[in-house]
Amino acid sequence: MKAPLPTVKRGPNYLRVLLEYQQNGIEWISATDIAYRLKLTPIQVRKDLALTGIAGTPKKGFMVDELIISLKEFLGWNSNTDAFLIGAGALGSALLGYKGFDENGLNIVAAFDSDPLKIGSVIHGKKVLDIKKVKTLAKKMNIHIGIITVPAEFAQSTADTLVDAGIKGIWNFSPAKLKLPDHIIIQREDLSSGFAVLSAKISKLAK
Amino acid sequence: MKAPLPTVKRGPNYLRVLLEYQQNGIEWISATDIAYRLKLTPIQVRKDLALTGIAGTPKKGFMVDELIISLKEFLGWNSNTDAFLIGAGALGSALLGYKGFDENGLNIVAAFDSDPLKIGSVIHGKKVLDIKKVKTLAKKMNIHIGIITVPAEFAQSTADTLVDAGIKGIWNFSPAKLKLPDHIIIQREDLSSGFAVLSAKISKLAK
DNA sequence: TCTTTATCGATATAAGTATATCGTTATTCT
DNA sequence: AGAATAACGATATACTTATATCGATAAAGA
Repeated sequence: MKAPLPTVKRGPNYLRVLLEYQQNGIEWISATDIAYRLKLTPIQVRKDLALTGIAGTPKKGFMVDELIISLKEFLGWNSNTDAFLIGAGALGSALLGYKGFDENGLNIVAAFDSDPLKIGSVIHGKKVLDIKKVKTLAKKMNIHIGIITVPAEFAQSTADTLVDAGIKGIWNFSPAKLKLPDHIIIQREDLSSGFAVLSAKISKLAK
Repeated sequence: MKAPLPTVKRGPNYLRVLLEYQQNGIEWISATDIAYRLKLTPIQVRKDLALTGIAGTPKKGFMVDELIISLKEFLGWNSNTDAFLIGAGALGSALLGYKGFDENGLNIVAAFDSDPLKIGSVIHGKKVLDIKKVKTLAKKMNIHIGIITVPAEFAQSTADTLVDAGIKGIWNFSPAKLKLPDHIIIQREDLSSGFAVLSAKISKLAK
């Protein structure tokens, strides 16, 4: 089934609100509540949730527990996905220490770097290994996702290495636009776009 | 003038390609070239560029130098904007060390934290100051943008402090959704959305 | 039990964005 | 000089996404 991209993007936000409700022991949640918390319209929330296959109850809304399961299934986050991170610099370290990934279905197993000074160290409980070992380890551990946090000039060669290692999806935090075979899924995290939107909003440029 | 949000988001990408061409001493660039580099359609590129107010020449395209100026003006990146960063943890440090901001019209002037161990230190050439000084300094230095890289649980109070300090725009790297007065511009950088899109693409869920 | 109410969910409309078509134009080649 | 070409830019179309409308329904209260 194909879902609209914006719906997928909002998925984690719904999940966050739901987990909070669950922690507070609240059993039911309405699309109206969610919408208020996330500054969306109730209609949009209902439409998004409908895509996860769940059905609500008039006057009460949705069962929190049920909805969480449904959403996680929708996002493919029921079982955590293992990933390798390449580039144990400042940004890489930040991601290694980011607590939220767990509940987002992501599990960074290990970090890799080419710098001898970094190899062998441990960052936020994750070992930093020699980049040369990526290929054998990725195949042995059946890793499908690589996270690139190397400087822009090394991004392409790093990506090539990952592809060679049999990686299917790449989460690219470098500003470089990667050229890779079509079957490789790339997701680029674009800091400059974010800032562009902010400055455009400030100068009242953007819709 | 109001521009479509997607156009604004693509702006920095165009700029990156253009700067590369400029560095290589290439004088002209066509929408077709740009589109190829960024995996877009030439039509879309032309439409986006048209919004910057530039005019091209048949058979040759656009003058690189001229287009850069035009684009920077469009994005409001002609003169760099000063900003404060709050939260000198791993992510904050990563941003302080990020080289690309300069050419993206952003200038992080100083960092702030509440941790006495961090206050007084220097990260990537930027001083870490006491968060208590934010208000007076922001007013004195006429700072309008705050970057939040504190843990989620402190995000709201940090944002309140920034608003109190007269900040207009907030770039929020915490997963928290902030509740702030309407006149404050917020841009949230959402890691989990990015990962959601990646995993959706991998499971062939997303359009 | 009957009425009111909050919410869902289906259908319809509108807004926003991307793509296609095509005539025009400056350049290059013959 | 004239023909061919590559690219622009305007207009039109298609696609995607968001919002509005409204009947149906289960719960709560009179």
